[in-house]
Amino acid sequence: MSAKQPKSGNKGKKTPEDAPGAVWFRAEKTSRTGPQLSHERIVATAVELLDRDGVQKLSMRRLAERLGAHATSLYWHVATKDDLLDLALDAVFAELDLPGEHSAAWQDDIEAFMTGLRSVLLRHPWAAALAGSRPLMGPSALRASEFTYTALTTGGFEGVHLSSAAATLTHYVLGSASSEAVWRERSDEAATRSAVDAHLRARIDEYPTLAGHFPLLDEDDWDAHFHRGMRLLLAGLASSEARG
Amino acid sequence: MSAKQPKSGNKGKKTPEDAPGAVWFRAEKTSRTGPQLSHERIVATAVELLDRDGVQKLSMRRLAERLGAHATSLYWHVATKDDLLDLALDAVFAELDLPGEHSAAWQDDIEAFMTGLRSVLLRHPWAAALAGSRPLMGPSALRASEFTYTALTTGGFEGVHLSSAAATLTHYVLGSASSEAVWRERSDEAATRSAVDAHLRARIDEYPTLAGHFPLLDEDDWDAHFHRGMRLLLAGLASSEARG
DNA sequence: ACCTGAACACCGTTCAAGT
DNA sequence: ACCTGAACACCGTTCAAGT
Repeated sequence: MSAKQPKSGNKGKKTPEDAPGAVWFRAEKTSRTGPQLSHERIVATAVELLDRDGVQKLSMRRLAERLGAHATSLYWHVATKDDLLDLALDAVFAELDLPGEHSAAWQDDIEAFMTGLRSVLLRHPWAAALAGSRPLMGPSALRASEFTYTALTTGGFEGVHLSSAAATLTHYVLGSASSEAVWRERSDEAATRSAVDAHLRARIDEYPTLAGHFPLLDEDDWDAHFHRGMRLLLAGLASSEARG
Repeated sequence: MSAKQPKSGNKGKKTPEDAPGAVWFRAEKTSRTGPQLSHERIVATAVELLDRDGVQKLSMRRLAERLGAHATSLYWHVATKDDLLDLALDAVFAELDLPGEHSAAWQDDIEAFMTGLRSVLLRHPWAAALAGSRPLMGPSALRASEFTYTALTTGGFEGVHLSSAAATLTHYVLGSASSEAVWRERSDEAATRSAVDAHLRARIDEYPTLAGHFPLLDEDDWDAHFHRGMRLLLAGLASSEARG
């Protein structure tokens, strides 16, 4: 059905470009529907669509349409949709701006990593949940890991304690960013929150401690919430026990 | 096409139950293809399928087939597939076995929560990633939160520090379980790991610290890895700074 | 009250064919 | 080398109709 009404195609239309002599005025080889497909353009557009509509709405067909191409053409450039998601995710990590040189206090580097990663993840609300569900092995993710490993090494972490500390920090950033993103994505955060709050208060026998403590009724608290968790982690890192 | 070859249906087949007089031997009103649908049976079967085939493979049609019903029938019991996933997830949290009474040392309760949650999540490898990507507001998840909030209150946490500490612990368990599950799901974990290791070593200029520290080449290290992160968090909780 | 059947508007991916 | 077109085997969900 939808194939019968060409939306962005150009077959069958008589355009000035078809007129005799038009060869001379036509652009050389480049496709008429925009720039050619390329690995980079596909990934960049995927990120754009993911930002706008979320991960559930991204399809190869919608992506292709936006690129002025057919869905099947994408498969010349990327193997699967899953690969594309990995590429889009690493593109987000590529936005992470880490200090060029390591600072005197290694804790400052850890803070820079954590707050920096959090803010790129919040710029792309689909990214944190995705990052939590697959290995992060892209070059930009590895670059970020390298930075963290170096800072922690300066802090005295070695061997297995090094990887455990790094993983713990990363899990915290991904987890808190994901949870923040998912709450903020719903337009009615405040309404949902007070509904949950009411629900808990109505069952105060079951949830005596939880009711009344349901977090973050104020929107601006997200930032402070993140920083409190980060301080807890930094305090944990400071403890010699963590180093073995 | 697929509708023309009845796979598990029973229309058109002559069975002994169709024979004259068979009325008397037939079960009363119950459907022929198994017990009737119910909220509980749908959720339990969904968990079963998720355990076996993962979240990507779960569809309303496959689930219905396994229940001996049609996909559309499920919609009388659950509103959407998304709701069903929330229900399945809370069913996993329901398996979490928490101490009946709180122990003398609140840290032991925190440990019990963390290790307990980790093990139910690893029993259902799809669960951790899902839990990280949506609010956990089911009754069993709330029960677990109540337990943690109570333990932390005993530990001296109050107000915003209480929710921040609780969230930090939860993010760690979900993140580490998710990452462990995703690595273990691939049949060739060892092979993948040494491929990554080789990749890093080949780029030792870019990743001087990371190369050679790529974690967990031994499978049994997952457990110790988790416990090291947990100790780091407990050390963080112990620091007075975390309480305000 | 509970379930079916048909239908709608989609999916990811393969592959021969075009340029 | 890069892209199209047709096709395959699926999806979630709605809704009128059956019992």
